[in-house]
Parts: sequence; C-alpha cells; structure tokens
Amino acid sequence: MLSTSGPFRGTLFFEQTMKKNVIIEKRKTFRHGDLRNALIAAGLEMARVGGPNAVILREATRHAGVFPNAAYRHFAGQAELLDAVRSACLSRVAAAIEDEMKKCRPGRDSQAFARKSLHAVGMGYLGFAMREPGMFRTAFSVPPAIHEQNPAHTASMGLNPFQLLSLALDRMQESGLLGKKNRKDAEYLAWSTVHGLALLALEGPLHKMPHEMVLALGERLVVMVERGLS
Amino acid sequence: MLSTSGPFRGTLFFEQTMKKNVIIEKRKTFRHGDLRNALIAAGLEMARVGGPNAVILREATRHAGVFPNAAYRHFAGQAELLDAVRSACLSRVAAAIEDEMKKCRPGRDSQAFARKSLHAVGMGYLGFAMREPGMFRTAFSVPPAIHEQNPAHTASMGLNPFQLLSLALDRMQESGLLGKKNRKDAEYLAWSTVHGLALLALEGPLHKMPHEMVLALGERLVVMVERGLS
DNA sequence: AGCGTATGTGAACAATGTCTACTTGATTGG
DNA sequence: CCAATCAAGTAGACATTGTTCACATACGCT
Repeated sequence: MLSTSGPFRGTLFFEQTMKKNVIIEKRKTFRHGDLRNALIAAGLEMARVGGPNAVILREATRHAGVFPNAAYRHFAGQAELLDAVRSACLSRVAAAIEDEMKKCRPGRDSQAFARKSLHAVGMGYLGFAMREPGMFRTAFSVPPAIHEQNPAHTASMGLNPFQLLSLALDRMQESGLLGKKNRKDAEYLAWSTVHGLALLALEGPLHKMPHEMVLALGERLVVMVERGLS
Repeated sequence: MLSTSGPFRGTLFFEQTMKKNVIIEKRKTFRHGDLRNALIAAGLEMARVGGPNAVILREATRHAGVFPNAAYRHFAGQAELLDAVRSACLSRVAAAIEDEMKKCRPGRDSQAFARKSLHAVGMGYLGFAMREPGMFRTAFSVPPAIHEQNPAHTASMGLNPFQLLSLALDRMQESGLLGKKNRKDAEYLAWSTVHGLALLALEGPLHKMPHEMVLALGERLVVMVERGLS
C-alpha cells in the first residue's frame, strides 16, 4: 500500500519484494541501519492514508522487513510509535503554516500585514487539514496516553503551530488591531475556531461538506476572530 | 469494569456473576430479550470510560452474557455497534444542551435572552465535554465509516445540538444582535469555536489545561462569537 | 583478535473481529 | 392444539494484532 519511493531505506543495503500485496524491504545486512526512522516513516504513511487508528505496529515492521519484535528495541510499544508518528504529523502541520505565512511580507500598512498573517495561519492550518486529513487527524486526535513526555515535542525544528499563531497575534496587537485586554490567551481562542471547523469537517457531522465550502467558512472564521477580538 | 446498576437487564430473567473481573449477565431464558439495547448500553459505558476506541464488541457481548457471534444478529459488525453507541452519545450531548437552555427564560430584554440562549448552547456543549469526555469524544471523533446511513440520526427525539444552536441564533437575529448577512451558516461558525476548544482540551495539546480555565475560555469564545457576528 | 552488547530472530500467548455450521425454542398458521 | 418455521444464540474456528521471553548474531570498541 505504501509508496515505493520516499524516505524509506536509510542506507543502500535494501531490495524490495512483494509479499501479500505489501512492499517490504529485504536487506542483506543483519542490522537494519535506521529501523527507528523506517518505522516512523511507515507509520507516517499509514497515518496519512487511514488516520491514527491505521498505524499498525506489525505492518510497519513488515514494511521495514524486520520481525515484529524488532520494533520493541526502538519503542516501548505501539503507543510510543504512534506518538512519534503524531509528532511527525505535527511538524508537517507547522511546515504548512510556515509556508503560507512566508507568502505575506510586511509592507506600508502594518494592519494589513497583521491581518494577512492571521489569515495565513488560519487558512494554512485549515488547508493542510483538507489536503492531508489522515495526518491532521493523527496530529491531534490522539488519546492523551503518553503524549508529550519528551520535550523534543517543540524542539523538532522551526516553530510549532502555536508559536506561529502567537506571532500573528503579536502583529495584530502591535498594529492596534487587537486590544491589550484581549491579547491574553488569544491563541487558544483563535486556534479553537479553525481547529473545530477542521475536525467537524474531517471526522464530524460536516464530513460530507465540500472542501471549498469548508475553506469559505474558514475565511469567515478568520474575519470573525478579527472582529471579535478587536 | 462496568457498573452493576444502570440501564442493563432489559427484563428480569437475569442474574449477575463475576468472571475475570467482569460482571456478566447470566440469563435463564434462551433468548436474551433485548440484546441489541444491552449491547448498546454496554458499549455506551465503555465509551464513557475510554472513548471510542474502548468500544469492544466482544466485551459488550460478555457483559450481556452471550457469545460474541450473537452480536451479529443485531449489528453488521463492530463498526455498526460503534455507530449506534455514537448516536446514543450524541443524544446525551443534546440533552445536556437542552437542560442548560431551559434555564434561560424569555424576559423583557429580548437581546439579553438571545445572548443567554447562545451562552447556554455553547457552555452546555462545553460543559458536557468536560464532564463526560469519553462520550463526547465518541459522539464526534468517529471516523466517517458508515456514519449516518440511517435517518434515525435526528429522529431520536428532541432536537439535536445543531438545531438547538440554530434556535439560539434565530433569537440573536430576531433581537437584532446578528446581522442578516451573517446569519447564513452562522451555526457552523459558532459550533466550530466551542467544538475546537473542547477537542483541544480533551485529546489535543491542551489536555492538561484545568477545566475551569477551559470553561473560562469558553465564556470568552461565546462573547467573541457574539461580537464577531454582530 | 576477542568480547560485550545493541539489535534482530523464533516461537509463543492472549485478545480482538469475523466467518460457517449447528442448535434451540418462541411464534404462528392450519 | 400442534407442528413447522425461522429468528436468535451456541460452538468452534481462523486471521490479525500487540506483546513477551529466550536465543542468536554481528558491530564496534578495547
């Protein structure tokens, strides 16, 4: 099911074989070389296709061409693998937002710039959710089992979604679009809006709503947040 | 694990026994009498405790005191049982909102009444989410597999959350608090806000935020929606 | 070179969803 | 009133999953 190309195969000691319609890695060396990352990559692909519940430990090991137990040398169990995959998904979300945010550059009008920034964060978030529902759901719809026992959570690289949103809200406040009284915890308020729409559209009662309409609602949400917090 | 009292035991032909720390129903009649509802009730309790992933078909049958296959006389499979449980959870959500909404009665000030109505819907929703996280997550965090193939979805009884929200927004518009231009699809916008906060707090990055703070943010969200849509 | 240990192998276990064949007994038509 | 029918539950089996324990191997360090 998983694509043959991609970030698999840490080194070059692998060959591919088919086994029960599943591409597996057949290696010549006893050691895999980079099993941990291979498992995460396989899990990421499974999450992309089927969401968090589709992240199967045994299938990941099958992909990497090792026996199921080998995974336990790198993860305490399936939950920990899933958590690593979740972390990877979160990075993708952040990257998508960052991409969208790079598009708006500061100009004369600092208020317009602030507005564009907030818009970029919100729509980048929502756009990723529509484009990659499985990854998005995995990034957030994970039961709080282990969930952030490791501080590598934010240390992945770059800024996480929350920090990017904070940046946009700072610009709002600096340009006078956001009252000082409303600034505190405004991240949570703004985040809630697009997050709710995304999940209602992905795995909620709005799951048959066309993407364009969801995005149009997202635009209105951003405006609502602007007006509501001004 | 499940409580001994409650909506189990459709008729009086049962006795209870312990088996592997699980209370099971031991019946004397060959027929169970109301197996379908017994399975849903058991599933509901499992959902209450552990969310959607904890709804195990075999455990439900164990509870009802029948063999696993008996469930297949009433449900096509685990997914269909889960969907029935999800529907039951949704009814609970609606009931919680309705309770909250009954508290606010119309007075002289129609605008205050409208505001109170919106507040009741939002906080009733959020309050239920905090009080019954498992049921709330089950009501909404279900992958869109079968998901509303049966129109009994809304025909359960009373109004569903969406309809209650519509009612509150109608009051907002009638009292002049909500512009006609903004009325269209305002349900989705308002819903998204509290839904997002609830899920961020339940199974998202905000899962360690204290309940009082979540509720306080909810209050601010309601105000934000009011202002943003006025 | 040789050894210790990280890493993968083998085999096994319990639990889950699901299937096919069978039994049972409540309902109902004659 | 009685037997046939057929829905509802039983019995047993199978594939898949997560997980554990004992064992093997070869990587890399001294």
